[in-house]
Amino acid sequence: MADIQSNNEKTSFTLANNFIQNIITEDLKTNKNNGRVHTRFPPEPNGYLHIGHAKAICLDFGLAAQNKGLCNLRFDDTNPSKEETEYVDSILEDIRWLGFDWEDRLYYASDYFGKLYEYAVSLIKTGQAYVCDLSPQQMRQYRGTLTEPGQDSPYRRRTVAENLDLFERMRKGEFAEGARVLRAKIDMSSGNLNMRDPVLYRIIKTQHHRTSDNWCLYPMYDFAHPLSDAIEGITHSICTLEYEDHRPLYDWVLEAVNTACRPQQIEFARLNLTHTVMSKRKLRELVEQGYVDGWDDPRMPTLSGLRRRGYTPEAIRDFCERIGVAKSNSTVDITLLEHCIREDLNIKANRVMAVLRPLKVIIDNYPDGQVEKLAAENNPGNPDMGSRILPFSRELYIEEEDFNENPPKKYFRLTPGQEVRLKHAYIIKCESFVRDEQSGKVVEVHCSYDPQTKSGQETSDRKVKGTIHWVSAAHAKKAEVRLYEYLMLDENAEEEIEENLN
RNA sequence: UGGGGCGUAGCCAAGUUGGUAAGGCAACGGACUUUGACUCCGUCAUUCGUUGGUUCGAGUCCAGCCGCCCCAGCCA
Repeated sequence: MADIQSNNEKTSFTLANNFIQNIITEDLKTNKNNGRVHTRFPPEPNGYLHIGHAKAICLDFGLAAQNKGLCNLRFDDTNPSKEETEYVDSILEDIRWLGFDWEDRLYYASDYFGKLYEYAVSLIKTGQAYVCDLSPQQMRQYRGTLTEPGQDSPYRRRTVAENLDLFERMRKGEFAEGARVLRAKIDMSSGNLNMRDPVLYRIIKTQHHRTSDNWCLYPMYDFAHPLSDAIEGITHSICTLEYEDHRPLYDWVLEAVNTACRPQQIEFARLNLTHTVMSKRKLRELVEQGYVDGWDDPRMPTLSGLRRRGYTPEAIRDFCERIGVAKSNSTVDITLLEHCIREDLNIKANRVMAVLRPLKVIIDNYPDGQVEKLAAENNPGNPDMGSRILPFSRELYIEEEDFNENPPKKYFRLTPGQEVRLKHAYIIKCESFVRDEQSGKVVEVHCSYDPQTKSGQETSDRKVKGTIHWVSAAHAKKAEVRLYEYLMLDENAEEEIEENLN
């Protein structure tokens, strides 16, 4: 249903019915927001995007697209001590690769620092925010606990004039990092800790990757996010479950500043996958401590890692469509992801033959020195993908495990005295084999072939019990083959990542 | 009696106003097969955390209980 235009390429993406779409459908019906649907994907540039972000991206962009709306890309860059341009570059690349297009709507929360500062000033003027001198430790004590209410800060009753003066001087850099903060004046006894006079602004004297040293005062997520949404005219602000407790604060900020636009925050459950880890913290740990090659190590669940491993954007989008969207914490079986890539590659990948653990096969009745050119279809399921020519000769390599001198029941491959089909070639029969005297290992298998059974010939339709792949010994090219396993051995790898690495 | 959420099959997940449990993955049968793949067919919840209640009728409404997740960063 939804077609997302992306770099002249059509990216089809359809979200199954889910509770967020239901909300949007209802909003459209009641003409809320004048029928407008505008979402945003707000990554913090402090790490690489992973498959969990892909779920969010597909949701944010997909929901917008299938409701004829728009989706912005906005970097949530309010903490210069954690963010870097390397990350914004990789994020841009990964979203594009996934197939989504933000067109001309690329924004940064740092674009709004000026406006945000003015909003903060207006909050001070209306007595809804104050400068607090409590140290972080003191503030923790005043905050109370989960079951006990907090206490008002002694600075809570400062006058508007004093607050205005102090806040201005905070901006000018007159105070040390951590010396003072700007707090919202809400309710120190709220059961929701986020409402116990949350910090709105703090002093950080670090170069920002975009605003350099223009600021030493940075807004907190809880202040910057709702206002950035409002500034951009976002209608549906979709985020993950852990922000549920922040929603009252999100709404409070918009109300306190009295913005014209009132986006609605909607939370969904983030993606968890078996046999891997998904938290940025843990992924960063693996990268920084050298357990993996980098963010794009093929074992990583990052988009760059999946891409290196051979995943296609189509497969990842398909996966995101299939997993659904809900509010219950869940862990998706990684076999679903694997199913998606197999299904996609099955229809578009060319087949070639390669032997991983070679075992020599000599066809004794095949003329020495003769080389035949055999035609092989590139994809048996799709004739349009054409065919290639394979060289066939007297000496071949087959897979070690495709020969067994003492075959178990139901072994369909090469065994002494039995026949097997060489894929795209002839039917051969094992006449004898040679073993290494030292190791006792079979090192050479001697066969005879039936010239009447050349693949594609009319006389080739004899049934044999199995078909195996092969390469011509003289023509085979050496290749590096990479086999990947899961990142983690255990299905659930929450803790003790190191011991659990595959 | 801190606040906020969630509980439908091994894993995800539909289930608008109560009307008699979609779909996918996995698994298991079987057919087909020039790769034991792919494809195709079939099986897989008398039951929706639990106990009561309302009702002709409850996964859907009400009440109680149980279990799990999130929150005490000047992170996002």
